[in-house]
Amino acid sequence: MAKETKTSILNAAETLFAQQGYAHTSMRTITTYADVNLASVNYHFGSKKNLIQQVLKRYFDILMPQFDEVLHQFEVEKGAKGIESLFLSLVSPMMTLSQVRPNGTELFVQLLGRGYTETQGHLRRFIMTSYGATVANLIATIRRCLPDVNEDELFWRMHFALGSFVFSMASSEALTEIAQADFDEQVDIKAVIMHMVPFVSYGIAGPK
Amino acid sequence: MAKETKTSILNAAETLFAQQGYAHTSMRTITTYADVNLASVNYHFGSKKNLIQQVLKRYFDILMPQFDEVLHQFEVEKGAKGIESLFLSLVSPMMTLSQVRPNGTELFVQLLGRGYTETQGHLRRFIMTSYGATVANLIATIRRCLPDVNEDELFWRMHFALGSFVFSMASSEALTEIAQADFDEQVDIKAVIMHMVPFVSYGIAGPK
DNA sequence: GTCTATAGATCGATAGAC
DNA sequence: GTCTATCGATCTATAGAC
Repeated sequence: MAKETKTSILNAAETLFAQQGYAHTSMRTITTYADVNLASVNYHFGSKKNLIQQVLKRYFDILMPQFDEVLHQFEVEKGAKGIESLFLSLVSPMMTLSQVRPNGTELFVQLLGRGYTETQGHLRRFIMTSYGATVANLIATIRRCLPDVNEDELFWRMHFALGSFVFSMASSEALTEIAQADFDEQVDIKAVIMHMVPFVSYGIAGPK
Repeated sequence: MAKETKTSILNAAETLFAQQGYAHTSMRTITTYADVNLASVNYHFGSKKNLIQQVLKRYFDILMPQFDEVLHQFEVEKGAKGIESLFLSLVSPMMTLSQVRPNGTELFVQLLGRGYTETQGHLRRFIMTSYGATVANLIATIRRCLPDVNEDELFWRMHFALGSFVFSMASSEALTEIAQADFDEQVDIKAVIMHMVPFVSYGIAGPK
């Protein structure tokens, strides 16, 4: 059946992409893992590049409307606390991704982290063309929390925060292993995010 | 001549690796760019994986002794200001890499950023086995600046900071282009680092 | 829609002459 | 140490039978 094959491919692809990266995951590995024929990927998705986008689209289409809703409801509070409050309110939408797929949140952020450094700007363009309005909305809200920070300074800080996010997520498997071994801490993806929110909040807000 | 060929390969490889990533840069591209024979890479370096390590080793061997010296001389000051002062004192050693090679600092940090997410832990292991003492020294110094932060909390914050660093550097070309176009700001690698130091300092130090 | 079979390209690595 | 030639593996993508 068409639907099931397509879904099997998406499920297999996202798992393998998150684990090994995009370049190192071949169509053969995906179709073997999904237990479907090699040719079906190109039949259903046209190309590997398009498959990568479709894998991420499944998540973005659930996440971005929720982000829009959160941003619409958000009451601006100035300073580091306001930023922290804003980011905390984005955590719940992130967590809903695990209802769509087991470990969905973790898979999504890993895919995002890999995509940003591996796909040579393709992912960045895809996000900005498909979900640019939500991104702009988020940036505007952050600006409202930090009206005293120059526009260009804020540009840099937001990219540093994005770096913390995608890198931590791309490396989250290694990081959680170390944390669990060294600190005997129960670590899941939410714990990592909750550690990260204060870090990026105080980094973005800067000296007080 | 042996020496020149080897150096040509290293120079070509680091440029291409930084631009396109490790996986997407083939031996053929490297040898064509370096204007040497295809077989010479394997003659001089044995394998592509070893070539990647040697490219980074050239930089680490210059950088790490300077880090050791800086850490030895550093006078601990507590809080965010101490962290900021520590990181600022590491900037000069970073800048010396541009004396070794044109744009050396930029190339090195891009290679580092790419290596951390692309090489599936190989680079991380190489760094820790070859330069683990310096890394441990750096971590211990940061701990002395922030004695009140839990060990596991500091573990997380340092990795978030590392994420800001390697991601920003891996994306530095795109970021500097945007910054130059949008804010008419003269941007070089040092400017990016100087923007980043406060961000990671206040992120690591946390709320006061 | 699903399959087999294979085209067509590219890769890292090496053998062997010079 | 440098070259040509090539091996063997792997890849994405597609043609064509069912």
